[in-house]
Amino acid sequence: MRTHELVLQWIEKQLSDGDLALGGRLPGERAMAEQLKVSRTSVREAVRILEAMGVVRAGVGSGKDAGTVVIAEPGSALGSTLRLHVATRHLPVADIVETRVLLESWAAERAQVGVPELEEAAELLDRMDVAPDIDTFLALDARFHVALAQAAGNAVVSAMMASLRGAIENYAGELTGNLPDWNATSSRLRAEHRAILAAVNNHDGGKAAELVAAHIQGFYKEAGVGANPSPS
Amino acid sequence: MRTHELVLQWIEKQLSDGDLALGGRLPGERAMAEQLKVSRTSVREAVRILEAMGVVRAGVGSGKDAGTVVIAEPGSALGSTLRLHVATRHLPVADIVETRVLLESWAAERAQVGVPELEEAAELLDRMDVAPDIDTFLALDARFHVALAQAAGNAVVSAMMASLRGAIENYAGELTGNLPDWNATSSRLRAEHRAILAAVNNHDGGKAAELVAAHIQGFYKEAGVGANPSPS
DNA sequence: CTTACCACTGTGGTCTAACCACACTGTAAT
DNA sequence: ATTACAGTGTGGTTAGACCACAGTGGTAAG
Repeated sequence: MRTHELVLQWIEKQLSDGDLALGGRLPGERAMAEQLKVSRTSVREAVRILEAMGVVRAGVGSGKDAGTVVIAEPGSALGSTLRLHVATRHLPVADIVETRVLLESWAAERAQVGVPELEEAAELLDRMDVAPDIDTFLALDARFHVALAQAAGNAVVSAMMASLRGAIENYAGELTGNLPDWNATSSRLRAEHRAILAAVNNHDGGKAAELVAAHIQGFYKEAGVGANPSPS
Repeated sequence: MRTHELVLQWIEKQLSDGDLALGGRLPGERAMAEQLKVSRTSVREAVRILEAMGVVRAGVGSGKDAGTVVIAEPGSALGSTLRLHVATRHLPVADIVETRVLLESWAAERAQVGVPELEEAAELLDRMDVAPDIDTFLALDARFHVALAQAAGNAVVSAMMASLRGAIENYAGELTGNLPDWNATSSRLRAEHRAILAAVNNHDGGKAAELVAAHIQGFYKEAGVGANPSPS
């Protein structure tokens, strides 16, 4: 077993045993190295992996943002991993979109009415109406979909759904600017969002799921993703 | 931007541009360091991250297993990430199981009849009938479920499904040994497997999906996962 | 007493240079 | 022809140094 894996194992055990909790700080790299009788290099390699997994965040200096802190951001980590695999041509973009439709439909159907996430989703829709540019709009759009997914109460589904979107963010983003009429697209998307939210609040999960599926598929289809897997 | 992220970016570009394909070799660590004008340390940190993502595999010595080779194993990588987040208590085991049911039901419903994966699945069932011990049985069981998921033709769903199982493998494995009557459980599982496969081959996707959902939920329920989230 | 400055401390980030184990390759001795 | 072995290039690991950064606390100037 390689040295950095030993360090990983040790840290994972600390987490499993509860000796290290969310928001907690890992010992300094030099301290860990001495404690585990390994070099600082090996400790750092382990920390890098955990960072890539979204399990810790490393910060220099001193104060609250300093040191290596335990966080919980599986979404961005999974997204990076998927993005790399898309780059290797092993994961087709069409499969990413299809899976996103699957997860998000499921979440929409099971969204709990009255949870804070839905209120946040409604607020995000209002802000999207006055978004000054496309990037702002897309950022709010991402948060809306995540909030909707979170309303279903399954953290794994939420994380995966967010990661799927993130994995093809740039890919789809490039094509968004080439849409024939962004204002028209924006209006349609916003109307669809409100219809989805209305269906959820009306306890019509089935309809919400259908609308979400159509919404996502329509967007990617219009952007040309999936239909043209080799844009270069 | 940190140095190792620069290296990551460079490698990702090589992949995106097709200059580096699946099965291809990265330049040696020393060569990359010189080419990118960074230290070997930074190169190694980047390689570690890619390795954790299941994008590359590093091997010492010389010959076919040597060097850093581009692979495509998102399943194990995602599984490790999820396992760590389960350790931080951020991802409940119940959510993992629920998501697995979701993905696997979907896959069972859309499994293509006649693809090689289904033949492999059938063969795995025969081997499970004569499995000498629990570990062998569970290993074959895992491969059966993966093969079934692959028959649906969505690489992302297959990878995620495999990773979900892997994330709680040890967790569930500990409890498996404590089952009251393993022979009875084994017989039941094998019968359910054959019923699922029969439904798929009979073009009854709906029934296959139902059977898969019941199969998975039944197993974890019997093993005590989800009902007792704090086994320690 | 208040304020501004500044050395101090501990954090992660980076680099260099060396050595190791490993697995194959070519060559030389048998 | 076979065997033994030095050579080569790979990743794995280590030690030690220096950097930028951000708070802390003491100290000198006002």
